[in-house]
Amino acid sequence: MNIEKSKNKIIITGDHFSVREILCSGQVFRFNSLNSGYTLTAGKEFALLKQSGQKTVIECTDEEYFYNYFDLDTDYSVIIKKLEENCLIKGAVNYGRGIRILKQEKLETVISFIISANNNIKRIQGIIDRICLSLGEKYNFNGMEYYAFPPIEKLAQAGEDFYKSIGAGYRASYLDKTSKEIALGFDLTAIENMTLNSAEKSLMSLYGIGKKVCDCILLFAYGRQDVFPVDTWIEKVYYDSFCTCGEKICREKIAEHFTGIFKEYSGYAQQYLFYYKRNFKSENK
DNA sequence: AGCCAGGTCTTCG
DNA sequence: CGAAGACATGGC
Repeated sequence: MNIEKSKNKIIITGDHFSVREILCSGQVFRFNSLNSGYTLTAGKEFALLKQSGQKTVIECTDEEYFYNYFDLDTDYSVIIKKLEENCLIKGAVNYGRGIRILKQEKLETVISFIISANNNIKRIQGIIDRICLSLGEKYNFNGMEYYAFPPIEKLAQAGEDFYKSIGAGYRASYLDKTSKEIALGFDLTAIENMTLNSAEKSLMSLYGIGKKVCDCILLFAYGRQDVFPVDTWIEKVYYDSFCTCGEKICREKIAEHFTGIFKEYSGYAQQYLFYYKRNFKSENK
């Protein structure tokens, strides 16, 4: 993969970078497709992404920010080679070769994945968009308007009724309580340096964050690849392809099954399997 | 129309 | 403990 970085611009050529696959893999929610490409908002930063074949041009507010955001220092050919030692995942990896796991904002990821619980991706996107539209600061990049993800003070002040009014449903109280707790001093940064167990315990003490949402936050915002979030799609993957005993087991055990196989590459494996199961419909029924 | 969605929390045996 | 039920809303 070749990367050229200049003022407000990154140009990427090579394998293992598909804008569509990255954005549509369920890890990120604030993007829109245009005729010519995609717009993407992360925190208070903005990018316009255009890809044709092996070449991607990113015009953005801050090239260093997005270089890190897309984790461009990581060589995915090494990861893929390692994962393909398990033949059950080869098809999924091949289907989503252009996927990368992003390095997202911590607060934004916490809020987004609380909203994700028992919800569908389209609606998750709508709810987050309305939060940003109502509480986020308006910016402009090359004539394109966008709204930043709101700071914690705004989220904490908004109140449960606000979250209900923008369609969060029963998650409104989760959002209200947890944003208030973070505003009062819950330290999202401190989790970076914790062991996996402590990090999980800490995040799961927040209202609305259970094991699955917690693992998504650790994977997508803290770069922890040793977790394996189990949702309804991954349950299907397990029972369709990896379950040898035929009996039903809890999600915790399913996660243990997969982390036992994929170890420090679990997070990557999970993302390829999720994307494959959710999108490759034709062969799945 | 009715089931389902990147589950979590609470309550009940 | 583990299982079962409640929960808002809209996508398809």
